[in-house]
Amino acid sequence: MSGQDNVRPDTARRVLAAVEELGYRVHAAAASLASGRTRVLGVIVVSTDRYSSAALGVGIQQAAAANGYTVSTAAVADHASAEAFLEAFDRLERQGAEGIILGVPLELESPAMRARTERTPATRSERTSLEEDAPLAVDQRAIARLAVEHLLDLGHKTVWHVSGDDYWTETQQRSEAWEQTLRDRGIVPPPLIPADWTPESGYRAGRTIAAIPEATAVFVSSDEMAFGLIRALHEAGRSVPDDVSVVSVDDIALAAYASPALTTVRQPFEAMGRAAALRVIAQIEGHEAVGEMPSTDPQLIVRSSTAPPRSVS
Amino acid sequence: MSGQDNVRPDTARRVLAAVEELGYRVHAAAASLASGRTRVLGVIVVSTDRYSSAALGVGIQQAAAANGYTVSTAAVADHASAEAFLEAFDRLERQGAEGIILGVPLELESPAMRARTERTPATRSERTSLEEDAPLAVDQRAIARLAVEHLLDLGHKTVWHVSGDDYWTETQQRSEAWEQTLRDRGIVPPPLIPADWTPESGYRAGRTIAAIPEATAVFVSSDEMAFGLIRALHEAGRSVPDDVSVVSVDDIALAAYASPALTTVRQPFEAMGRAAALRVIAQIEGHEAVGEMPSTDPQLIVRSSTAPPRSVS
DNA sequence: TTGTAAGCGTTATCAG
DNA sequence: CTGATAACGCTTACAA
Repeated sequence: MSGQDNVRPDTARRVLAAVEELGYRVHAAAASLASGRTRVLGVIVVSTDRYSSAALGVGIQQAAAANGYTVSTAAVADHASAEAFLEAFDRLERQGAEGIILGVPLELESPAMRARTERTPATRSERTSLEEDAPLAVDQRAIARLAVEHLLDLGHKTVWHVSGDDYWTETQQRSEAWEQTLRDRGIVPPPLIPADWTPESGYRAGRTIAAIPEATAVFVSSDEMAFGLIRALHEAGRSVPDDVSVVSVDDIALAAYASPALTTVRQPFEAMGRAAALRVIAQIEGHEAVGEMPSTDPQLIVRSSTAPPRSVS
Repeated sequence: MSGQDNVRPDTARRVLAAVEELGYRVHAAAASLASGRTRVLGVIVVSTDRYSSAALGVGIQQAAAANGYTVSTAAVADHASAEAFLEAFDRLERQGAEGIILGVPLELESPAMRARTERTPATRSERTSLEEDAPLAVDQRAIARLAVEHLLDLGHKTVWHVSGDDYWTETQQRSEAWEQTLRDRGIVPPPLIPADWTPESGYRAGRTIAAIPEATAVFVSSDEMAFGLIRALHEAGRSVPDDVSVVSVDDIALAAYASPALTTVRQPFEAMGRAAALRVIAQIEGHEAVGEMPSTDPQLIVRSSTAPPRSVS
């Protein structure tokens, strides 16, 4: 049954026939008790219905299935404490997960995490900084740079920034890169406008922006927020992109159907999920890589929410 | 350790101290081999990044965690065959799932499924017809009725329908109810316009509708499609809701931020997920219900994409 | 209240 | 190539 070849064909046939006849099925718990392997991948996610989590999940599932792994998910509340994450980690470990993918902003470098990752491999799925986990992560700084430079190249004098939830590490990384990119061009960054990923928070940020006549270009940290932001701008009588250009991040399925269609920096969530899963699997099995690693480079998608500023056009 | 009370306090303390000191943790596989229980819930989902799946998932996780269950997910490709679903079911069973939630249009009544559900309880998570699984499912017919009647009550002469993917059972149920509701008011239903849940398909349907001057009211089977549809209408120079009213289904997070904000029939996905999980858990544990059952009634949310027809207003 | 022992259903090793 | 047997780490029933 395990597919070894030191069995007489006839015997194998007889065994398989018996399996069929008796409806025999291996008992996973017994098998993993005996073999010491579970082939279970754990995933920690924050309890959210955001597009990014869902898309990430399909990538993870895909890679897991392709390699004979099964995935077990533990959800923690949004904004949960580090302790809650560690607890989820322990739950997953106890349940037999051989490797764990963190879809949450859990610092891999803390002592508590270090202790854990020594016995069971773990990786940040998305939004990992380049330093933390070399060449497979999505470079959040590149995302911000792509967005800001697109706007600047269009002729805008400066770029405002609506950031995501502070809780997430990529928020800070993008903010820093936004600031840096502006400074590199000799521009003093305007004050940052904080938000929290939700369309509602984007809407609120939009009202703030609308009250600033000189704001002509905005870099918003997610498409979801961009929807809210644009709505607020329209309500204030400011046209997008004629009065203000906006570029966001993610390229969710609906981005192309916003009014106007969003110019956005695509994050390849599925590929990121696949890459994360392949990475832990490689660690579990102790080799370098499984299959080919999907590319996770962010990409600027230019649509209709950006244009040169009025004065220039 | 199992929390029984027939132990001298002092002994318990000593045991717990040892647990702590040695870093002892129960081995789940060994435990479930011995006890015959895994406390694992299986979920079969189609591999998609749609909002509904994600939201459903958070509900399932919530109820599972609250009852000490862990969830294991198996993804199947969208439009997969019934065999693929059955295979996923088997995979989950083999892995020890004590109950399975189907987030897919798998007929529970087929002989193959019957054979399986006899040994491990299963339930359709979402989109279940009332007949199949009495009072906890979402009544797809009520959804269609709510939408169509709202439009008719506004004064529209008839209502066109853009349906979801045929693959899903709720598609047919909604189409039937749309048709029935019209007939009940003595209206002959116009031809149905088929689509497949994606914004793209909604866009295509929108072009079709735009070419029909007498169409003033549309019932679209998902918010995602409504985004595409409205975009197409606008491109054709038809205003929403002035020229055509549209009501959709789901009330996704972005529905309120569409232009115009969508009038939609809300499906309480999280509650549905919670209800589904509670249902299987109840079956597993052999009692009637665990905790209070969340209500899963659909609800019409009136926003700005509907209005009386021009001729009437 | 505590200690003991018999499984649970596999895998893996080893002698034939 | 085949068959027998000892773990794997826990739960549970029962004896003390």
